[in-house]
Amino acid sequence: MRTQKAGKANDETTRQRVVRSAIERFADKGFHGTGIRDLAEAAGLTTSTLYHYMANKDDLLVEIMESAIAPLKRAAEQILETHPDPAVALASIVEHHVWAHASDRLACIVTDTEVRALSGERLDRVMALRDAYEGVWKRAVAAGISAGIFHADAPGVAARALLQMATGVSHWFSPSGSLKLDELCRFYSDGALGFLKARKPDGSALERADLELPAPNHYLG
Amino acid sequence: MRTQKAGKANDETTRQRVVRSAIERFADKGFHGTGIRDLAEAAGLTTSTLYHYMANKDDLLVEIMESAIAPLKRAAEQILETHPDPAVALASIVEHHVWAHASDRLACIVTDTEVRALSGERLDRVMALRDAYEGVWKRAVAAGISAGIFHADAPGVAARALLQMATGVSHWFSPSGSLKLDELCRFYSDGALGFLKARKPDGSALERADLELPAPNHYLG
DNA sequence: GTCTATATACAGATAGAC
DNA sequence: GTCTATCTGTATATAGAC
Repeated sequence: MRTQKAGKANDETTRQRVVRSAIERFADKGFHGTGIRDLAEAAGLTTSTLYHYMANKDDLLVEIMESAIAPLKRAAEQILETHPDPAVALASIVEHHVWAHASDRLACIVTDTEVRALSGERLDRVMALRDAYEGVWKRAVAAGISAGIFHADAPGVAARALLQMATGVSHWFSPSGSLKLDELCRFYSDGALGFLKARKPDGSALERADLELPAPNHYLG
Repeated sequence: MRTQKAGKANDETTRQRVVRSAIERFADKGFHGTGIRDLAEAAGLTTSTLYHYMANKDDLLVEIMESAIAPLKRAAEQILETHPDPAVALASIVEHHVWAHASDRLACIVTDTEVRALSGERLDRVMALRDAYEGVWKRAVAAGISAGIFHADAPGVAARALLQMATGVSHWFSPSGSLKLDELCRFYSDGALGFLKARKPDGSALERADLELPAPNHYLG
């Protein structure tokens, strides 16, 4: 049996297999709906051996969530710093989010739905990360309103509405659906500009097609 | 002790207390995160007595979900039948949904997040109801596109995006927030029209302020 | 690093007295 | 309609041999 010896680059370590199969079960049946025996079976281990690869079930969940949110936050911050045009920045943040939530669906479902399974210091850490990411969205919307490009009475509410809309992609996206992934990203960023009533200086609607954006998967953490 | 004898109209029966406190616990800790003993304690009963008021935990969850979705579906269908203008119909459906999800937050959270706790015939029933409700949203969006009022490449995706956006309200709304409930409803319906690029015959943007809508709580099941 | 065996607590649900 | 007492299964986690 291989353990951690060098292998081909796409070989999965036991540790990675534990995390990946846990994501699948948590996404399907929920954190509390998945037992230690389920996790062990899914990873092809006994429960005792499973505990060699994780401290406990709670910490495994926290790691899954932090691994999902932290790269999103880093990318969004980088986008906001890089692009002075608020419309470009917001559209790019939306597209990156949609791209990530369609590409890594199950981890995003777990992250989005199992926060309430945590408590104490674990909950605090995940919430802080989540709030920080939401804060980037709010700053992006607020910047567009300050610049007179977006028009919305409640920037915080608008940011949350768009974030929740884009997060929902993880619950239904399929590569075999009517929209390809890059089309889906454009659809959501264009819709977000519409939601925010983005306008050009002449007052006409500013659309996604008017913008030059980096590829949605350009900002990989 | 009162049981089912007549009392003042706002007296809560034991049965209603069981359902209400179950909604609170399920919304807070999740279905699998809430034990029978938690439910009994929350309702001020022993576990045995709790079983006098419900068949089992699964059926209690199904009842909570059906009680939340069925009125939404009925209202949306009635709105769609009543209003020939697709912009009015869609905006009204959005406002009713937001109003319900802000007014009855906890039941909507449970309904939105615990579908995966069900299986078999229970899952089938709830999914059928949910799909039927989503279908009304899709028909509303499609009607607007056919009429040349909305402009979106993927009506099904747009409907789901708007539905998920509006559903998110249940996760954060507070009556003490920056927007009052009726303002929130208008904010979301206006945003939805923007997302769908609603246009007047002259090509200018069609906004919520251009429409005459019934009150968001007009369609009560 | 993997196993068998097990500790301890709690899950959902019921029996049967009053 | 409410209770005490309890059944049976499963939960998370660990001990200690190999």
